[in-house]
Amino acid sequence: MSPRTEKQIEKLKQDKELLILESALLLFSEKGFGNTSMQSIAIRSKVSKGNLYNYFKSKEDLLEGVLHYGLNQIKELFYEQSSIHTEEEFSYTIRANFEMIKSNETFWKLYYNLVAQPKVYALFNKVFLPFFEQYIKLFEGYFKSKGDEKPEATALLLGSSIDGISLGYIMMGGDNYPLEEVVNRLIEKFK
Amino acid sequence: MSPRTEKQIEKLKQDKELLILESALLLFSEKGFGNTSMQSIAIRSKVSKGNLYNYFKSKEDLLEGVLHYGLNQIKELFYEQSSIHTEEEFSYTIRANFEMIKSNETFWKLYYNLVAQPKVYALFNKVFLPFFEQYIKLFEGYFKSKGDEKPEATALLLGSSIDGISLGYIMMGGDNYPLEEVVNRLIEKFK
Amino acid sequence: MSPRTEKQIEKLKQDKELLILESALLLFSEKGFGNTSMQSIAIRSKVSKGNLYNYFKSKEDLLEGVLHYGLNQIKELFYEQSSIHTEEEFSYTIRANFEMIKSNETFWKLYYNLVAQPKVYALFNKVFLPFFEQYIKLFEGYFKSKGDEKPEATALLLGSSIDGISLGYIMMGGDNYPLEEVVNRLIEKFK
Amino acid sequence: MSPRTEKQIEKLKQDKELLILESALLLFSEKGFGNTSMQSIAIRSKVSKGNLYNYFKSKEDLLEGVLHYGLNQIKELFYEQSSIHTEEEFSYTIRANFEMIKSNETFWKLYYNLVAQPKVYALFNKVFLPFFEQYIKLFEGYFKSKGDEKPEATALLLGSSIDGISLGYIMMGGDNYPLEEVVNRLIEKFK
DNA sequence: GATGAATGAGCCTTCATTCAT
DNA sequence: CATGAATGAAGGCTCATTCAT
Repeated sequence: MSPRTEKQIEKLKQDKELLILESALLLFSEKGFGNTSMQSIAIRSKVSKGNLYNYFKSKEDLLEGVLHYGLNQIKELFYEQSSIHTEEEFSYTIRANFEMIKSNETFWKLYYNLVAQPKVYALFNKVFLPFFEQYIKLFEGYFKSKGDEKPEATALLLGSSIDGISLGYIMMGGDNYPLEEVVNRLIEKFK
Repeated sequence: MSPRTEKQIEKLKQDKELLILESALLLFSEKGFGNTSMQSIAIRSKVSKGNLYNYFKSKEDLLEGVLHYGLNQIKELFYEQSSIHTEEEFSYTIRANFEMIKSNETFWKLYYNLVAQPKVYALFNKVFLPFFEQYIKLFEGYFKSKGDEKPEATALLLGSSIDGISLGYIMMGGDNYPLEEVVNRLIEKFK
Repeated sequence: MSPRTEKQIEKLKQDKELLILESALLLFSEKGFGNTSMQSIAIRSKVSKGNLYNYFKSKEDLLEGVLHYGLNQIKELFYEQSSIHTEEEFSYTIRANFEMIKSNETFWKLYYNLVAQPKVYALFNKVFLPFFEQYIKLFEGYFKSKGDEKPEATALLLGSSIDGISLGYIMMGGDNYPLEEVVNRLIEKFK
Repeated sequence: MSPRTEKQIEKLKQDKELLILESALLLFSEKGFGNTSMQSIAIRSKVSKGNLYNYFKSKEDLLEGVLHYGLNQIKELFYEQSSIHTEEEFSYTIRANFEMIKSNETFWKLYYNLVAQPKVYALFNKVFLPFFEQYIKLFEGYFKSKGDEKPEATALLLGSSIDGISLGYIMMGGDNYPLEEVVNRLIEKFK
């Protein structure tokens, strides 16, 4: 019954918040946002239904939290490159991108689950768009340096292709989609 | 007071079914399947809630109807080509594909809304997969004829790229996504 | 297209009415009154839903029709005896009663289905009670002639016992209830 | 503002569950299972519709609860006899049985309401059959000890007679059925 | 912070009955 | 008489959210 230090309490709080986020991410991506009840999230995170609302003020708020949480994980894993100069760097960046997707399938499943849901569209843009635009810029710079006449369009094409490949991989499951080969092909075409 | 011919009645029935399908397609794609109530579909199609069930025996059945309805529209618009031999034919096929997407944005919005929804995944595969696989085969043949060493992977890459471009276009809206230029780039890369 | 005589038409009408009654009896007794839809009755009798209401003005009206129909069948089969004088007659009457039940199991299943449903209680009394009371009187007379001090109570006991045996037989199914032996016992006790 | 003990809370919960059970028992027996809405049960128990489902997970589950509740009440009232040896004991057991029925008319009305309902037949058997079979065995032992040649059939006859008498008494209402006299007659015949 | 009973709106679906043809 | 599309009320059930403890 000894009093905990504030830091310890803060830590515990974060732990519980994290637990909720992980549970929500998993359940949202497995069953979809609409088919996941707050109840089931509460149970999985071993938090009472009421207490959930002390951490997130609504289901949508929790979703936003999950998206930020996922994005942060991705950022960490991401190969932080300010610019791409050589084919090797380009190739490396692309491969790193798919490695990241492979190690965050759950999150990306949720991503594609939500991407076309108008209800979360605004939220979505707020959280993801800036991140993506910066990513496209990175490639744009590379293509420009290679003398591409329309580096912007090429970069967008690349980005869209990556998106499409990821979607296919996530949807069909790792065993059914020959990710390796397709990515090789992608690199050859764009490098 | 003259009695309608059976054909006329049949026509009326089809009209109403069509009305329901159109309403459902629009609402599903605008608000998502889970967030669209049968009530709202009934109101929009000017049909009583109960009567809806004379046309479709459940909400899922209606969704299946909508998917088939959309797929049929697409098939009609589709450039029916049994094989692709020249760059011109290839280019034409790709462009025709995006023209089709542009004239069925509503449907494609629904498509991307559903593609990652676990609950409708099975239904989804049943309706779309066969169609898509055939499409990929078409390109595979073209790449093989061009001497591509891994035509299968290339075709899948192309398919995924098309998917990604469509997703981007549908999500960002026609004004924000430079579809024309991206498609030009795509053709140049793969032709 | 030759005109039918009125009698023929009347005949057809009766046939269709009969068909409806038979279907309703079967379905009501199999699935219960509340769980049988007018639709299913219409289908089984090959009559349109709308036309059903030309023969019976409501579902309850149809039920009443079914009860009368069943009761008439029973009356026909019943051993019409104005009085019982000997043990043989008594024994015969009892056995005839159970023979009748065995050949109308469907109807009796419906009977016990409804007997405690307050909603149809009034209807019930109207149709059945007079019939039963007369039946009890028959036995009362026999017991009185035998010198029973309380023939009324004995007759009611016998009636109730018959009721209970029938209920058991109908509910447990012919194979699980040793009707023969129980009836033998009943006759021995009361004759 | 003093916190309630867990036991108090548990008590309150039981009270509410009891309230629901009593309401359901009454309504089911008055209007039948199928004609009683969860709404009406909620109103009568002064519980919100939604909360009902915190106590019973479905309407059928509630019915099962009601049946067990009723059966337990009966068991308590029941004269617990492991065996019957004398006429006095026999007579006492029979009378006790009908006393029990008289003090639980509501429950027995429900019983006869359900006994022939195909939809709840399985549930029914699960809850009641074991109880009844044991009861019949009790009488079988008595008849055997008296030298009855077919004690099994006699016991079943007695059981069916009791069933029939109860049905008559419950259906016709206490004032219209001369229970006392009929039971006296029953005892005389079987003792 | 923590609990979970309680609320009430909303959802999908069924069905007796009506009515235009 | 015959048809079956149409209606609208009602039913069972779920669930995000609140609140007393």
